Amino acid sequence: MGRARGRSQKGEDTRLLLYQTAVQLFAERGYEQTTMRDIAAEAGVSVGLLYRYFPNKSAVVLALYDALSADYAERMVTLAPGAWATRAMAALETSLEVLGPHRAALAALSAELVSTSGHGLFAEPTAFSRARVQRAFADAVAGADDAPDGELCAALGRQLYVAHLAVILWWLLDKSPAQRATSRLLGLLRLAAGGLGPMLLLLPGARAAVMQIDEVVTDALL
Amino acid sequence: MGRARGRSQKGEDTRLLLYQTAVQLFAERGYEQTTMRDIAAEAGVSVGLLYRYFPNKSAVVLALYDALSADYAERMVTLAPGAWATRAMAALETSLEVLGPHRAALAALSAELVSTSGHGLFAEPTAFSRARVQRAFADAVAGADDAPDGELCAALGRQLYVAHLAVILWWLLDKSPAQRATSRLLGLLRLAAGGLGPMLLLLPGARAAVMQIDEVVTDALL
DNA sequence: CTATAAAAATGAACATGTTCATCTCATTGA
DNA sequence: TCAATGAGATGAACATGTTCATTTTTATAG
Repeated sequence: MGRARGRSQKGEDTRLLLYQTAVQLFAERGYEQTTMRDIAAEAGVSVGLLYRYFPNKSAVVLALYDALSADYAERMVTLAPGAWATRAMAALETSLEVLGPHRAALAALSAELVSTSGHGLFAEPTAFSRARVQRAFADAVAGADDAPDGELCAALGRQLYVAHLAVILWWLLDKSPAQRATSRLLGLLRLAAGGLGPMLLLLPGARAAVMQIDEVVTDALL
Repeated sequence: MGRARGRSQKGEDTRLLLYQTAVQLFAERGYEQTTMRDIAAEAGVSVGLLYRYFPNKSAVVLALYDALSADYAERMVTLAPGAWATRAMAALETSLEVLGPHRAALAALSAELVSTSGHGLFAEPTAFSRARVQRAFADAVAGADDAPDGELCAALGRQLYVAHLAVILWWLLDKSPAQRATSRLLGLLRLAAGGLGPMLLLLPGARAAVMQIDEVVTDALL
């Protein structure tokens, strides 16, 4: 009997069931109001099993982030050509579009962004999705009409990645109705990107400045 | 028998004992590794009593932040005269000097800065110390030789306050040895404050830009 | 001095994230 | 067919933040 599928798929089915149940509950009641026991019960499964597939509670929300970052990377391959500043802004806006529908479920992400202990967005298990998003930003700059040379490209990509994390944090903390403050912030940034962006790298000392900032960024976070 | 002190001081004594014990343990083992039971036991007291004086664990670290912010405000009254950008930088650096010796104990502050739920640095119980620090930044700008008019002053003060929170967050997350990345960051900022600062507000549209940003900041956070 | 009410203090119990010894069952090799 | 094996699954137990009914202490009124 059995085993119609490629290889023991039972486990993957269970993981998916647990994942979907969890995401649904997070969306309905929020992260903190959702108990690991709730998730297990709703899925008709024991708590222990939940921990077989997700090492801890934050891993569940990080799995959601991972799925969304894959979605994001997919969207980014069709990024319209243009100046690097414009493409970077588009990359930023796309990231919020992708995360947008799951803001309630992602509320815990701000804690993960900032977690100093083992797990968190800067820990090992999330290295893959982090690298994926980082690459998307690097490509946004590298694929621009006015792309600077490789070294500068890489540094700019890293800084844009960090800026994108900052914007996401801002968006998560934004208390204004429908996060309109974040929309306005993006409007201001779009203006700046259109106005200052094109000439920014032509300023004397711009390269030195970018490289200095890059050192600070990589030293502190990466 | 009795009551040698002004009024029932027993409670305050106990609170102080608990506070000092907690801060010491946080410094020794870090916030997460210190249990409420640890604190109570070390102080020779029951858990329940600890909760009589601190509504929750984060309140203890927020009490430390409150004490440090009082210290900070005290130091800020002797801020040297000069340009607003220079004074703002000094304010920023002073804040890190004050927090510096307690970085280990304050590790949990990053979570508080970002907490969306009831407690946290943006919640009611911390309103007082938050206002105190905000005022320090406002005064740093308002007391400058080249202080702009009141409206602009207030807006700049608020933005500097938010920037200061961002720098603290960065410093808490900084993984580089002895947080040298943060030192470098401050160096770059100092350079920028010295170079661009004085002429920044003279640029056309500078006022409009600051006021726009102010709207975003107050709408999102305050 | 005693009764009493308010403040201080206690410790058991609860909620929830997490771990672990144990059990069940499907697949596989003989 | 059947024993063996390992993945899948279980639920009790643990750790820690938090609450609360209760007891003890202290200060004061009578």
